[in-house]
Amino acid sequence: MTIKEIAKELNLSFSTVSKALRDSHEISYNTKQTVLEKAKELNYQVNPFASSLRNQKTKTIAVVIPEVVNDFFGPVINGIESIAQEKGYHVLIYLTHEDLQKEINITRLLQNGRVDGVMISISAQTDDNKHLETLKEKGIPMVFFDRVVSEISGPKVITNDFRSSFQATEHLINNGCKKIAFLSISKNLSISDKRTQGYLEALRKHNIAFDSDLLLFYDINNSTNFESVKKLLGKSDRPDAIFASVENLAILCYEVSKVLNLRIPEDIKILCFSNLKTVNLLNPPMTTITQPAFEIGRESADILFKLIEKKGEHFLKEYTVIDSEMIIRDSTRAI
Amino acid sequence: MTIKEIAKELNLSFSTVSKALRDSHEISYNTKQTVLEKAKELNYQVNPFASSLRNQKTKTIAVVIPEVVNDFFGPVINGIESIAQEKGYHVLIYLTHEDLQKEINITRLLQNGRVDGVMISISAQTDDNKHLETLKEKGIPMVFFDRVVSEISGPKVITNDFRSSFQATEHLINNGCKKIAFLSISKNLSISDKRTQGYLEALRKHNIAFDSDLLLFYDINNSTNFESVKKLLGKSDRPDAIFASVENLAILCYEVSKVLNLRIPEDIKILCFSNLKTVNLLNPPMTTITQPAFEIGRESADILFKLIEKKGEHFLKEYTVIDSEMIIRDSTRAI
DNA sequence: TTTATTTGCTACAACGTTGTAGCTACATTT
DNA sequence: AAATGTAGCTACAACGTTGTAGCAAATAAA
Repeated sequence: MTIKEIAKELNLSFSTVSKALRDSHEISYNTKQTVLEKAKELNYQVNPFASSLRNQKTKTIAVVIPEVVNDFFGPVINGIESIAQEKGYHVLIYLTHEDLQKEINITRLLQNGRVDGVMISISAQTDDNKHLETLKEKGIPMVFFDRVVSEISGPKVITNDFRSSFQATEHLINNGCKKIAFLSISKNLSISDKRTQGYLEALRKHNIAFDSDLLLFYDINNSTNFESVKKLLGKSDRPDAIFASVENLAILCYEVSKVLNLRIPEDIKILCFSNLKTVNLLNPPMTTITQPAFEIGRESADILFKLIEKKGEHFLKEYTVIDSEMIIRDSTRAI
Repeated sequence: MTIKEIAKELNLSFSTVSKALRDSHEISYNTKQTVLEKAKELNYQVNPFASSLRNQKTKTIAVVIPEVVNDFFGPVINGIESIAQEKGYHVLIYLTHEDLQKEINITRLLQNGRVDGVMISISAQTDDNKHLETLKEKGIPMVFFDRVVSEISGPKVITNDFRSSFQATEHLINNGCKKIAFLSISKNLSISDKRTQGYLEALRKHNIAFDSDLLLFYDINNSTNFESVKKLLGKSDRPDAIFASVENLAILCYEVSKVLNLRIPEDIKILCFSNLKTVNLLNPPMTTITQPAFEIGRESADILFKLIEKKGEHFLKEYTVIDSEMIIRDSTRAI
């Protein structure tokens, strides 16, 4: 079903039909009506490729994230999709699986005008930004969210990682913890860095020496993680608290505690950045820092569309910060 | 960066360049080499819209699902994306939010050749298949998964809902339950129907009369759900077991039990279709029927690509069944 | 040597849409 | 009555790619 067929049926030129469909002032009211009716009758839909080819707009955005099996990125996509659907945009999704090479391949795919804009939360492995800079240089509107790259200019939507981390660590200290292990996402990520800084700052404020043995990094391989957590908690001088930066690691801690017969919070306290729905039903309920995932998604999408539509571009600030919230539950109760 | 620019730089016609890039036999080895080098040097990428417009292939598939914040659809997307990435396809994602009207709008968008194929798991509200039939009639390859429409022919990937449901109900009966409530997803869905049938069949086999007061339906509004579950469990003649078809409802049951001070499994047993990662850490750990979400995603994608590439189309069977697995945990322990 | 075939390239049309330029008929101004 | 303006349409080129047809030169067959 093309414009040409409508034109043929109505004995009009296809220019006229095209103009009528986009409500041009050059076309009379009557003609517009007949064209619109015919279009409806024949269930005409614009061919997206012809249209995109012609006017260099795709009405499509790309979302590049590490994972989707995750209580953070799920709601983020939800937020993005809800705005995109409102605005009549399509959403392409790409998963990096925390793999830098995949991320590079994906950014390559996005360079040739396939999308009007890109939203990205980088992989934990990403320690080189060349591919992101290349993409940005192509002039494609980009918004970074959560796992951002501070070296690249442009709007970024994040949560207050430093503050939350500081607050959480202090909460543990106030509840009597002296040996707080920190389970980090990655050595490369900026959020990881900020969270670590918050942790360190709280230790410093309370005159607790930093012990590098208490700093662990997330591995892609989950059984490796299990083993390192098991080793950490099995030591005779094991930590009295775990502050995890990754949901998965906190869950592992619960599992390991069960295996090792450690009581939470008596033997070990656990606190985590997490958006898990069932956090209240865990045994015991876990104290969490909950990130505003849905809002981060909506806000990022909103900013991206402003960039795409070149509206108020100059008003866009570098950082949009949406606060996370610490919710204290039983897993960090003072004994 | 277009073919024309490469052609200009090399003093070749753009037909030659185009052919060289797709390794045509009409072009000499030497010319191919120079073109390929130049293309790499200039970082040439095919314009997807021109290409799609020309040869009616988009290298894109659409995934239409009700939700993404969900431990089932997350892994499904993962499975789909992993195959798509392998095959060089792009994945568009559309969420219906269990809303029929949104589903209709989305299927309309997909009618004009935007994608080479569609994978869909219909919304709980969908009680009319016209829009799906229209889409199918356009000749777009489609694969239904999990929440399928049996009335429409074509490949469907499902799990053995009837069998699992029967098995689960029987497990509850064997552990002493006589008043088993069934929390269903929807009145329309085929999986919902099959699960209900499995439940009823088990009751029949064990000579337990069906009580329609023990049949509840999922509402889009979560507080409505909370109230109905609360009402159900608050009754003096409350059920002695809950068999939930939806993860969210089972979680609600845990929460309500907490509020009403009901002990699980002593006062009430709970069993659910669920892919929750933390199911082991709940208090108590919940007996679940775990669906092979990732595999359903991979298998559906695999079938879709076969359809798209018209390979072995005649071998495709109507139903592909991947078994779910019941894992017995403490929430249904016999007292 | 003449004719047929192959090699390696170019020209061109088409995919469907859309903006610009052009053209006719009629209305308005001087 | 001539000049100017405008409403409403059509023609056409272009977006970038790709398949088909065409064409010259080189090679093989007659």
